[in-house]
Amino acid sequence: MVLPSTAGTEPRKITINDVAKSAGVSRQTVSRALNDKDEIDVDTKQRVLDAARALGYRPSRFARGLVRQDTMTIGLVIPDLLNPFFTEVAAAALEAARARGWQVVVYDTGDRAEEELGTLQVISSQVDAVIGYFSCPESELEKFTRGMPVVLIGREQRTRFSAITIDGAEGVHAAVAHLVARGHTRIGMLDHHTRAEPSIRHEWFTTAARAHGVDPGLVVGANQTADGGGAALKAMLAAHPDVTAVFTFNDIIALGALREARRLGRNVPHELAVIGFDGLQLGALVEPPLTSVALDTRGLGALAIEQVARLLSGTEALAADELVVRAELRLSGSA
Amino acid sequence: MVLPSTAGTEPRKITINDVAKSAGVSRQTVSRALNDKDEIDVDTKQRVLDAARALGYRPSRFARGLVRQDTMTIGLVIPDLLNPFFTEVAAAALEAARARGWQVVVYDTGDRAEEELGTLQVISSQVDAVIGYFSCPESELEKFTRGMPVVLIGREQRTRFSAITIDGAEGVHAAVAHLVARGHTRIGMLDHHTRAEPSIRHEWFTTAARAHGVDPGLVVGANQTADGGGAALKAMLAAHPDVTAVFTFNDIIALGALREARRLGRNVPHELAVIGFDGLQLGALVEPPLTSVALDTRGLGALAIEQVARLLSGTEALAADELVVRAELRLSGSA
DNA sequence: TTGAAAGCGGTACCAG
DNA sequence: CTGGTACCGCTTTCAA
Repeated sequence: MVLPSTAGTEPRKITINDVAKSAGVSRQTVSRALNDKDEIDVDTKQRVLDAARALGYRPSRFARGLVRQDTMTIGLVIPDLLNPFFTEVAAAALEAARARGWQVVVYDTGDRAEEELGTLQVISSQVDAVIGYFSCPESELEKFTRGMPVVLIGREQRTRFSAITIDGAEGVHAAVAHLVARGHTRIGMLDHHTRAEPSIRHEWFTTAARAHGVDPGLVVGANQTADGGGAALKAMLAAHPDVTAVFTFNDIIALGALREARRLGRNVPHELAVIGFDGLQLGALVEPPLTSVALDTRGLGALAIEQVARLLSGTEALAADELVVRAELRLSGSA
Repeated sequence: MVLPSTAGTEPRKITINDVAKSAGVSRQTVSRALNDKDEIDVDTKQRVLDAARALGYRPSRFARGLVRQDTMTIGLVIPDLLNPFFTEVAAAALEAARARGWQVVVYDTGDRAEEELGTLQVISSQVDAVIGYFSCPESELEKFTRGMPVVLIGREQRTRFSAITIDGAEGVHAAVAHLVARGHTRIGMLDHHTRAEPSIRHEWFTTAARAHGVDPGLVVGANQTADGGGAALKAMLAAHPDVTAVFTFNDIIALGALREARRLGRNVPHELAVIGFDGLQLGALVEPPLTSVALDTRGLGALAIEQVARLLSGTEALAADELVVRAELRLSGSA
């Protein structure tokens, strides 16, 4: 929170008064010169501008913000900027925010709970609203956001906050249906295992599998990285050698599984079918291109900003059933 | 810049005075309660907190920032958040900034010059320093940053600003040497073609090729996307069917080329060797894994933040020759 | 423990 | 065209 002491060299902050004094005018005149007002003599203006430059003066954004209340800053909290899914969402949010002239401060929590709390602490006095993925308990969230608009993303539990939910039930059902139609009967799932509870994506899978008379019990946990996905596939095949298809928690895991399959010499999709979740652009780069239950990440980001706008303006906020992003099966080469 | 008018509903901003009145105390007491000072009666504190909550009060970050000058905000301007290279740099910068307790506002210019200017305009009154990729003329930069610390990244030309440069001469030399050692004599380059001038990476390639007695003239421009890389490879092979190896402007282009090679049925690396530039983590996901002239993106981000810190504190800034990130050949499967 | 007053660094609205 | 004055909303002395 506090700035590291800067070796005593700290050149006292130059204010508008210093410039005024140096140019021999009043601060209002300085203000006029700097803001390009026309009620000012050209020479005076030049003199002021010169003085300002000479002193290295820069107006305080706080003082300015205080008097002209026209800046909106949104905090975007994501667990991992290196995960393309979050990057895609962030890019969309940035774009939607820019369209409204808003700033976006990005916070990367590194998927660590402590960082989440630390971030929340800092953020609450830095932004006008928060959009984010949080795994911390709602009570903590509440504590730090004190009446600030908050839009959660991908939080499944019921919550007091606005939350954009992802509905993948149909998409996952379609994915399983597709696999079954291709003759697969032993379908595994590479779930994530970073959270305490089994994921809702896992529930969707279970439901879909049951609906198709497939054993839903072949589950292995995976870290949300490509390496994690590879390791999980290995574990899966070791535990259940008869598995011929896997559905994964997300595309990153799927890509890792794809790579591992290559290493193991299992042809995809013929000897092993892989279906991911998220629909990342990245999926198109590998061979075979990844089949995935795809999400509209752009829409997601835009929706979050839209809801923040409503919350902020007092306009009627979108209801929970309007804050849903549906995922749908996008067929490609890997299954 | 200006907030959209919000349907007249605009509930006048609640200030500390409102809370004070509502709780029947003075505003200093409110301040104490909210900032967890201990010189306050427990009951009073609770009463104030309740009142604040009831009114939905949130302190103005501007007013607070004005009086406690302890928040540093850095603007990070990048051309495309969806390009993993910039994401990696951004992630590193975010991390380094967080270590200092600084905020980072991310701006995505979409690689458009107009957006760059618009961003600069906005940014100048919103942040304390700027780190970024800019393609606009230095004069424009200067105009909008008025004495604010600026650290440029990847700008080759000489500049008045601090600039972190990328030195890939040796790395590219090593790449070409490697290809030549493998027997390649016809080596093409997929350069970018979004900028007016040929890239410095192209110059490195030319120099390295000449040094090895290889024709440096086989160049095709590519958009900085995977599709662009694919198209460029196609064009390259059409124009020069005898090319057996390509060096690309960056990894994204290389990945596209890799995919195109697969589509064309050309085995990599045996029938076509591919070497990228950047060393993205992403390169490890494809088959064969991408050989690349790799950059330390984390180091780059950290270096930028370090320089900003020095500029900001008046500590002696790093000289140009200390602001260099060297790229080196990282061998993998594609060449 | 609480309150009054003095800024923080600007901008806006008046006079002159 | 310029300067005086009154804030913006909050924190920090300093008294009470």
